[in-house]
Amino acid sequence: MKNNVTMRDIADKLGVSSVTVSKALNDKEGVGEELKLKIKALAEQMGYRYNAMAKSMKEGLSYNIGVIIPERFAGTEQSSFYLNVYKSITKILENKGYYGILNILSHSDEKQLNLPRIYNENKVDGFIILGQISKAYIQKIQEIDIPKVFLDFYDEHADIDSITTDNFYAAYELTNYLFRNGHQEIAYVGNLYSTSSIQDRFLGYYKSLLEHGRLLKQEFIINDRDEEGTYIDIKLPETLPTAFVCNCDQVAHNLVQKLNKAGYKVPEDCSVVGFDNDLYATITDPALTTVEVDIEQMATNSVNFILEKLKDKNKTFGRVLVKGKIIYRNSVQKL
Amino acid sequence: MKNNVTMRDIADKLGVSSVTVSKALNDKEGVGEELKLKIKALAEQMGYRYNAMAKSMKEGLSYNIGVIIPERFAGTEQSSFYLNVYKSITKILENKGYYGILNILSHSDEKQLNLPRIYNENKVDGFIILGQISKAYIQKIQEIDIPKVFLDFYDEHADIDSITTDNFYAAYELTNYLFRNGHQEIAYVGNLYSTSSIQDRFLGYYKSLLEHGRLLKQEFIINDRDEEGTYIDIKLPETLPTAFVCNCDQVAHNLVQKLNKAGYKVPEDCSVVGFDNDLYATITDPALTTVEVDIEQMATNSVNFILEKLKDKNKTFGRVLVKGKIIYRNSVQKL
DNA sequence: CTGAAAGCGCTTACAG
DNA sequence: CTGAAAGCGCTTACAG
Repeated sequence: MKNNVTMRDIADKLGVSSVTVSKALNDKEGVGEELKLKIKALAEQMGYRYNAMAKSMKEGLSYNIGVIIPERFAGTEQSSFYLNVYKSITKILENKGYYGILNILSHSDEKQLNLPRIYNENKVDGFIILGQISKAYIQKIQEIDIPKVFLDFYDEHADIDSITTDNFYAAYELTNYLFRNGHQEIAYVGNLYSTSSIQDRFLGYYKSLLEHGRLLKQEFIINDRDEEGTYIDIKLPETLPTAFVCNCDQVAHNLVQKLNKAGYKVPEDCSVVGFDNDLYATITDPALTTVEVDIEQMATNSVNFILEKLKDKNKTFGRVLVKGKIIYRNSVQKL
Repeated sequence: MKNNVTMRDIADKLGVSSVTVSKALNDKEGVGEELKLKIKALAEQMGYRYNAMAKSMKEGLSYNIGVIIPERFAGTEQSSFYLNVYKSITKILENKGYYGILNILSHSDEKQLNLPRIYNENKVDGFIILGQISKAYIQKIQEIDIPKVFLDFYDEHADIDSITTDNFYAAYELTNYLFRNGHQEIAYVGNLYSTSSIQDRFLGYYKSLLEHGRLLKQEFIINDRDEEGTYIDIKLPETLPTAFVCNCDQVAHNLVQKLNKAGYKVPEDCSVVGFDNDLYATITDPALTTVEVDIEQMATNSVNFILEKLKDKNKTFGRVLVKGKIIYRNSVQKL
């Protein structure tokens, strides 16, 4: 790109030094007001574009943040949630003069503990890891020396800063709501060993059970996916509960279809609640009572945290919870 | 980042020059095999990470490609399609040593013709513009001097390279399929002035009508969205056609709901076909016969084109069409 | 207020 | 095979 106009070109035309041009264009002290205006005008006229790379080079800062999403969460249909979060992150970063580079972490790279190339090439100043990664990979990530934040999951053994929805409390409140509506036999749908979110939602559900003096029945913990996270056929328990707490809307949607096929109507025969308030919540018939995740707040926090950590390496935030919001719709029947 | 290890650090430890280290690490000619191995081993041991910025600085190439998505297409729910395309682009770019930086073009920046900051800061070597932008913005984009490719839309007045699904032909084939199934009264749902895709799909539908000796009825062209692209309430024509060709699955989904509410069953009373084969195609009851867009192929083309143009400024590709694939499901009744 | 010098970490082109 | 020099386009710190 030899044909690009640089500060020096402007300087030469005006018979000043490039230092002065730099100061003028950056509105820094040490340039006469008149000269500054002249420089800016000429820059405009010459079609000057700032070269962020040169600054980066000097500072050793790329002004890029890497956003890592494990492949399985950026898959086909389900992808929208994390990609949407990424989109929010990008917008917020841009307002702060940073850019988000998306990195899909492939299954094989995750297994072989290969760090992303954006790290190996010094392309980013920090990482936002969006979506649960393997224990081993968490450890690998922890060893690297640039700021990082976990988003939408955490690891109890790692003291990386994390931002998650308050899954525990939201599921607790949602289950309480079912009790308030007269339900006593309540099942949970989700693989307890899949992600911290699903586990915490389960524990919130369980806390509500405990507080209402109900016993936890094994047959009321219903698996929904295999170890890879692929959805499996949901098995209805022999005796139907009066309500199901599902770990996410998509699974709730599948459950409703399953129930319909088995001849049960929702919510007349059986209530169902979900989590996420995504597309599946509204396309399900009836529309699902669910928990809305505050994507904007989560994205904002993750960006703020990473930028703070960039400024101060020792800054930590710990495990930060973002409140969810229950959305009441028509999938719950008052008994 | 003073604590980063550089090629010079490695060179000093080994008593060689940084030029030699550079050659060794890049597997270039001009280093003894033995020395090369020694250098590589030491680099590994010292935790050396390549600084891509320095190379970029030297070459004037960022190895970043900007992917611009207009805000209205990256909105809330509908977002998944373009974000998914972006995801594919990112993955393909990464395999070629490039990175994709997402840029959501806001309404106001589009109106005020503000070029993205990634352009003004020389952060990217080229642009993939994903989703129709205003005429004025197209012109603005055309004036800039770096390679760009339009993805999923084109402009008849601009000679920028573009990649789109073969909307015209796919809609033509889809409508032919309806005729083959005995339909004669076929309506089209979509705003003809909204995007080139919707318009071309309409024209494909019309071509099929012409070939089957049918007249185009104005009341069978049904609007689905306003100028901003927001969906409006669909008005059913006074006399119902036997089939509807919808410009996208989401609108087809809305239409089916509308028909159901009006007491019509699909496909018994009326057939409906969509376009895109997205989530809405399968959640609609009955599942929609539709056209699958080849995201992977479109993403691959856009990346290949932009990289070719990076190598050779004068290379052009013109308007490239990617074949769609009709997916047959249960929303069409044989008459 | 203005600018000469040095440096960020590489690579290219050339000389030995 | 090996390396000294110059340069990519800025900015910082210092001197005038």
